[in-house]
Amino acid sequence: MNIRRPRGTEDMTPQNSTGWQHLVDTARRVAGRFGYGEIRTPVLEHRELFVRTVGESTDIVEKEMYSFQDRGGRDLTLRPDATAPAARLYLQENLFAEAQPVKLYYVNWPIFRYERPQAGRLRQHHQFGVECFGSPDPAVDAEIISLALHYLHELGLSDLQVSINSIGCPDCREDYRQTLVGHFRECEGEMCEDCRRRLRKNPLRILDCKRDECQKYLQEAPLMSSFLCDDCAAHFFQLQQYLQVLDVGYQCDSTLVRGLDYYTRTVFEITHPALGAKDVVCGGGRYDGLVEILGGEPTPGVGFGMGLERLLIIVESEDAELPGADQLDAFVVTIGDAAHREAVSLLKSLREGKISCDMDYLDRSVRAQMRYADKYPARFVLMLGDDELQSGQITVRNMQTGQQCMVDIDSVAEYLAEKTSSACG
RNA sequence: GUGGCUGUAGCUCAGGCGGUUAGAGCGCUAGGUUGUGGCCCUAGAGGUCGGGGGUUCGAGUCCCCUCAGCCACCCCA
Repeated sequence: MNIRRPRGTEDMTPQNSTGWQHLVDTARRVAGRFGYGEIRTPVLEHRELFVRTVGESTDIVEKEMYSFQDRGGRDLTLRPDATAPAARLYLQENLFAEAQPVKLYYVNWPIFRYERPQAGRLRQHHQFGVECFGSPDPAVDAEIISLALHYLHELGLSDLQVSINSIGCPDCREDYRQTLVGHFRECEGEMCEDCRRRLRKNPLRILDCKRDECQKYLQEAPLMSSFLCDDCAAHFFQLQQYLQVLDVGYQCDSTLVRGLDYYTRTVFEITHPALGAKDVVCGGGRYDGLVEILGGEPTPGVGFGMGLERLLIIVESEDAELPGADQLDAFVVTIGDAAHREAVSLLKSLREGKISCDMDYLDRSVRAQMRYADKYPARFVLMLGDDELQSGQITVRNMQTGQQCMVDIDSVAEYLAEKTSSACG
């Protein structure tokens, strides 16, 4: 085995695909219940899309993008973020001309970031997310957080922590940023290396530094909440009222800062203890300037992204119920060449009757075929040999009870259709 | 990008201080019943000991490099 999958990527096999399908199906159902419609965009986008929206100086753009030139000399990038492509779609597909607001969701979107893999962090991961364009109403922010929780609860999860914060609009955030830089500049020499770098690059990030040497300066640091302009403060206040109406338990975290440039006002995260250091399963917020950055009219927006691989870690840690492997309705065991030929046509009619079925293709003994059927697992085994070919009646064995009976070959599809539908309830 | 730990069969792992043809359990295949699964019994297949280089009479074992996995930092879902 020479060629292996690239670092930080995962394969999916039939053994774990049913769990994944459950996550995806549930996401579609819940998003639909909230009035969101599904979108899809290419995995490839122009590099410029992310440079302009996510931000030139962010880690994502600076060192985590899979970018290359195609044969026509275009600078393309494997999407490292889903919100920017969604905004691009909103503009390009003229969704601004439809009835507003426009509520969109996506599931199973591959996202690429060139990072060092660790627990819950991959170079290719997959996201479920929603985006609502066109309304500044804090009730939408609340709805989106509530949607995420509905989804997580529907998967049977608990032990989730919702954290929210407001990072203000560009105006009040800039005031705050300058004050913060002024505050930390005095003690810059005492702070850790990372924070000295953050001071130049993204001062708000200093607030969630965990190093002891920085803690005392953090205590004295001014808080964003006292810098919010009247409109932003009112928006944040109303968001919290709506969350209470929706029975969403949350905590305000003034150190919560999202790393992407397009965020305004509301930012939030949902975390779970099973995830280790990378404990965020869902992150999102408001991006009122995003569409305008891409050349559209000023358009408010809110959304979140949820990491499906991380979600699966949580689901497994909580032993939440996942559907088991799909059963096969019928396995046809054949004895002899004539039966083998007859089985091929029997499968055809069973499948036309919506019965899932299979047969032996390795010329195996009856015993080996039975073992194979058992492992599938198959609900029924149909025994087809010389006796059955002569009588026109096939032996039907219920693999759970071990009971057998004879059924006319011509009517076995209907017989199984009835048996298997009642078995599933 | 930085640091720590780990790579032996498909999977989980044994292999004293370097010493002959590298083992177990599970899984897989076949048989035990020439037409009947699960449990049990028997047998078999499957390994360039992650890869490359070095030390040595001799390397799965020691050294270096590299790749990969896990974990943490940075940062993010």
